[in-house]
Amino acid sequence: MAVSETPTVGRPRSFDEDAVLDALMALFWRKGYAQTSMTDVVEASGVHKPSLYRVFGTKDEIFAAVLRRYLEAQLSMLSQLIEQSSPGTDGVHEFLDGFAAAALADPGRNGCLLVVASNELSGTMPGYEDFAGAYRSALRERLSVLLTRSVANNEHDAALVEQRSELLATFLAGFQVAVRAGASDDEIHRIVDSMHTIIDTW
Amino acid sequence: MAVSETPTVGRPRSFDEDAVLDALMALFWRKGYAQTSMTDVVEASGVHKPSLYRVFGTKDEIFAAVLRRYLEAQLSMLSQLIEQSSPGTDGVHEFLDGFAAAALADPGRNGCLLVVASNELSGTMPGYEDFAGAYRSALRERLSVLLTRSVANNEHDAALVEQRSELLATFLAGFQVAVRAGASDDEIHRIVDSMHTIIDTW
DNA sequence: CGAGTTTGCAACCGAAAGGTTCTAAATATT
DNA sequence: AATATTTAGAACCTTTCGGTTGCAAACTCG
Repeated sequence: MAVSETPTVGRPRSFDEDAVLDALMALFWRKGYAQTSMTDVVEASGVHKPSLYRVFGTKDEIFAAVLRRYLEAQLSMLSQLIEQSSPGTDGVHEFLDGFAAAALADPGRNGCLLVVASNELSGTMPGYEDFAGAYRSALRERLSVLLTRSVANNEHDAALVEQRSELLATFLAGFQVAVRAGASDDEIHRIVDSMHTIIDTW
Repeated sequence: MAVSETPTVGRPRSFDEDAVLDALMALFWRKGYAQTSMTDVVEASGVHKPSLYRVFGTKDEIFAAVLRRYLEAQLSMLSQLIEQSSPGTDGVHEFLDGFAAAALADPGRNGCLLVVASNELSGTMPGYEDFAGAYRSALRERLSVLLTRSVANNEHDAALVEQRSELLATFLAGFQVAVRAGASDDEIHRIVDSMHTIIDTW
């Protein structure tokens, strides 16, 4: 197993595992996998190397744990965003704005960690694409829920909802790429606006 | 200067610089920057390390040269795709199919090298975002040309063209992410179809 | 209190990283 | 042919990489 369960005996652990994972999430999010050294990991976490290895495993197991945690957080953010949104097309607009706001709230403008990870590690370390695939599937599924709710009841068209959620999911990935690539606030807002306009007319 | 000009005297160079850059392009495209070692570079190019350093410079200068070359190739592909496309909305569909076909022609399904590079190196090695920014600008500009041509003359709306090219450019980035992340042929076709549908109805 | 167990931490390890040096071979110029 | 210049390529250098070892400190349980 990659992550050891907390024991009931012996010297107590001096760090909180989740807090460490959060710190490492921020680190990997910014620097990616390969450019982050174990020295960086030690510094960012404040935990010494042997403890890290004992509790979390090797570097790539640590990274996998961070990705799992990020995936969880991202999915719950999506759920919350969709729950909060109004019915009808308004809800789609609200969702889009909420998603964009979340991406822009990160001061480093690092985009999406899952996009970063799958982009970096596809074709080098097999297995990580699964995270990206799982996220994409979940995103598309949740968008289907949102879009089904937004479609007027009389013109219910499952195929149309499918296509629109596919388009939105792909657009959002491209949006995260633009954010990470350092697009200006102006450009980012133009990008978001372009999707708002499409949502209005589809 | 990063790349030395070919001298007129002395022992002749035993390798073709462009062929080397092409081989290294394929290499970096698949593995990214950090996960590619100079040993990999030597093997893929068939050129020994000191010669590489003399002719191309350090690892990141080599990478920059590869990115420049990729950017050139990509831009000329875009131009060709747009030149070949029919007038009217048909041309936009043809462009989209041509773009997708180019991405799928790569057997490794590595997506877009500029997306890969900017995603990996933003926040670690400043300067590489410029390549991504230049590409995004050029893509958007060319899409504007294509879309302007596709809009019926009487309903000419510059702001609309702006928005649609912004949307398309963002979508295409997301498309490349999905390709690299290992999306199935089915999913890829659903993604492309979703954009075709939007183009038909916008 | 003492036996057993787990953690913290300094020091260490082999391998691989990016980059350089130095010599012999191959050409243009005179 | 001799000289100047450039390349090819093996060997080498320093630093950093991910990962481990060994021991003292801190706790639970009997």
